[in-house]
Amino acid sequence: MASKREEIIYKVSSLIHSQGYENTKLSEILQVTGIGKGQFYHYFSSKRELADAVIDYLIAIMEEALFENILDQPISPKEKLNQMLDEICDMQMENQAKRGCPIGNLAIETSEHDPMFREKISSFFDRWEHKVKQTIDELQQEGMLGQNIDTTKHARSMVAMIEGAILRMKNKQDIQVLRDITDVIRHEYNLKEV
Amino acid sequence: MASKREEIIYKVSSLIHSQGYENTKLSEILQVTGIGKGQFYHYFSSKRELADAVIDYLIAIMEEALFENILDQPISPKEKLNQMLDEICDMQMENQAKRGCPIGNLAIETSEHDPMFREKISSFFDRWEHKVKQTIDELQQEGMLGQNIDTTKHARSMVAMIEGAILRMKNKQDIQVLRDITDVIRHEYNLKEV
Amino acid sequence: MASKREEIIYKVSSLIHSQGYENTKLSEILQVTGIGKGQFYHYFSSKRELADAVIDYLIAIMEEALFENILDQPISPKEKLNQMLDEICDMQMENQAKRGCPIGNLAIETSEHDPMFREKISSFFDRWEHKVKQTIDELQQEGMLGQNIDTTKHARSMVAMIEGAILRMKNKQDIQVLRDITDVIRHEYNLKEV
Amino acid sequence: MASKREEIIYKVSSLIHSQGYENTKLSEILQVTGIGKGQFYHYFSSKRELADAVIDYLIAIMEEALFENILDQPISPKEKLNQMLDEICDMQMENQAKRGCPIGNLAIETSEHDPMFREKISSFFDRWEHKVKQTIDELQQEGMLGQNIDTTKHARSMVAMIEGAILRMKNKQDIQVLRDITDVIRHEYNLKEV
DNA sequence: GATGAATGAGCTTTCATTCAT
DNA sequence: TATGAATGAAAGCTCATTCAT
Repeated sequence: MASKREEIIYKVSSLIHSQGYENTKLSEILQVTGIGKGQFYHYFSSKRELADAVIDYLIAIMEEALFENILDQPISPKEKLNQMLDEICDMQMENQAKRGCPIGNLAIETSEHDPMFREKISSFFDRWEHKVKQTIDELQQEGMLGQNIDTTKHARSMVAMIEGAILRMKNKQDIQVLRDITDVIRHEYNLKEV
Repeated sequence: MASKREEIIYKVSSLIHSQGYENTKLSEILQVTGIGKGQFYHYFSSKRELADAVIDYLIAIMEEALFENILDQPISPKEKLNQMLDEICDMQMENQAKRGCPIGNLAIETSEHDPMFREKISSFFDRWEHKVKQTIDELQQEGMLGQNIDTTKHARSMVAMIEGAILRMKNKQDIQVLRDITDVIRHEYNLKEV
Repeated sequence: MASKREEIIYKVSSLIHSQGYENTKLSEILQVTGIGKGQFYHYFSSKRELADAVIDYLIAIMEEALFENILDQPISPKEKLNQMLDEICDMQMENQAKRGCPIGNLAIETSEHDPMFREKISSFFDRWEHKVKQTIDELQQEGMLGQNIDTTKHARSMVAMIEGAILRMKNKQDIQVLRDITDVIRHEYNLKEV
Repeated sequence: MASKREEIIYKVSSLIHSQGYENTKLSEILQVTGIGKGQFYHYFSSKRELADAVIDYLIAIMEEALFENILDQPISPKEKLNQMLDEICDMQMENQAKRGCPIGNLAIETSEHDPMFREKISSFFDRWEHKVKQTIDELQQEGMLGQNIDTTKHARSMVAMIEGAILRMKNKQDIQVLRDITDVIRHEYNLKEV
């Protein structure tokens, strides 16, 4: 069983995913966790410190789901990318296509005014792009992609396309947006052929 | 000469672009516009009503820059898309790659909890996607693109890729991200050939 | 009629005199002034800013009572010192010998940890000591005091004796303490002779 | 070796000397003593009870330094007063002239609103004044002082002068203030002659 | 004896909005 | 139109104390 602190982080991560950092008020945190003010400040020195822990947690969740479980697995690059796109669609279906990417949301809310958040998020995206690049490299080595493409740029593009798709899906509250765009990605990188 | 009301909208749109809606406080609005509380509530019944006007304004700006000036112009589809991508890069350079897309930002902040904002933004994206689709159709008609691609999905993908690129660029505070990804778009749609 | 701001300063100066700065809570300030929180922060940006205004006010009160009305008057040095001591006793009688010197109290509360308070108070004491020194000089010139005494040190001693007397009077809650000690001062400087 | 309780009192007395009673927070007490909340409430039923013990301790320290070691010693009255003044200067030098008299500080903070503190402090000053009076009496008997002075009032004045000097010294953060004023005392009571 | 989690009233401050002039 | 004083709920946070183990 998780510690109280972890329980708080877990419960609040959902709030912050849905409402953002600033718009998540301490009163809501207390309500959703069922603790009092004093107890909250026993575990965290400030709302900000909790948010720090939450962003770490959200990133860890994403890295587990996308890196450990998929991109780092000893499977074919085609499978990796297909599974990654499937996983992303599944994640978004879990919250009815309404919440968007927890990390992308925070990227937009905090990047301009909060260096710590910005850097944590940026290095997550760096790692994601790097793993995608490696996978595209593998694809290329297997001859399933043109030899003259810049895989670094393509990896960055694929991640951007996913984040943009999630943004638009959230805005339209329609999972089909994400499905359509991941479909385009699959075509682009020949992920659908037998 | 703009009316006082328009002047307020103009000045506050910059604040909201940078900070979001909730994080823009009335006190900042008064400070940046140089008006008093009484005057503010003379022109707007609430901060919310101002935000409504601001989102309309931000959408109008984008539609002028992208639709009227480019996508609706009687120029070749290749030129349209190239100019559109150039214009987007230029816009982002104006705020040192730090602020992101004013509409994308608000999409993320408000879509889950505010139907009016959500719908205004969604119909802007609908229009954008539609105009891009028409342009891609033209490209297809000119034989510059495969005949079997779903242009609706591709238009949606292109817009998503742009929004995702801007998100990542804002997060990295580096215009190069946007340049790299628009480059990939240009390759994808053969916009660079002579 | 004084402005609202001045009215607040006036009413709160009494609270701070009695309880000190930190121990005067905002809730008491609101209660004693009869205003709401919003209004308070309309007039002052913080409790600290109010305290700044209060210390200025308290010093001004003392300077008017002791400097303008007495030490700066064209009267004999003996009369000046006698009137000054009388005035100090009267002031303390007004609060039943219970509150002490508003400035001395704040000197003790704030000097070690708050440079701005410390300096404001220190320069008040500097001015007081200087005016007393000048008066003792006059006394000396009139031949009513030995010629070989260091009037600077004696002025400082007299002020210290007064502040120490008020401290002890407050602690004993007995005006007689102050009377006894001012009596000793009068003897010391031959202020009682006809 | 001191007991844990005494160790706590000792360590906290320094905090209270520097910050006062109210401004010394329980969290600081725990930090400076290195104990937990449970342990604290094992030794003391409240912060208030600790403060009670601290004031007793501070008074005991002063009485040992001034009474037992000096005023109660079988030495000449002149020596007694000189040593007393020296000791007071030494004490203040130990904290760089910044903290003031621990008992005078608490007298000002607590006398108006806290009878128990007030009385403890007042009876300490009573005893001090009494011992000084006895010493001045001895001085008078030795013919070193005029016969017609009121030694009770003079003892009270001397103590007040010392407390006022320490107040002003703390406010100016300059030990010289205390040196100057004790100098005047030495002159006044002929303590400097060979 | 000892730990630190839990409590909840109270703290200073912020905020959008209303009102009197 | 225009001003800024007034409102009061709500924000994030502090604090001495209690309680379960």
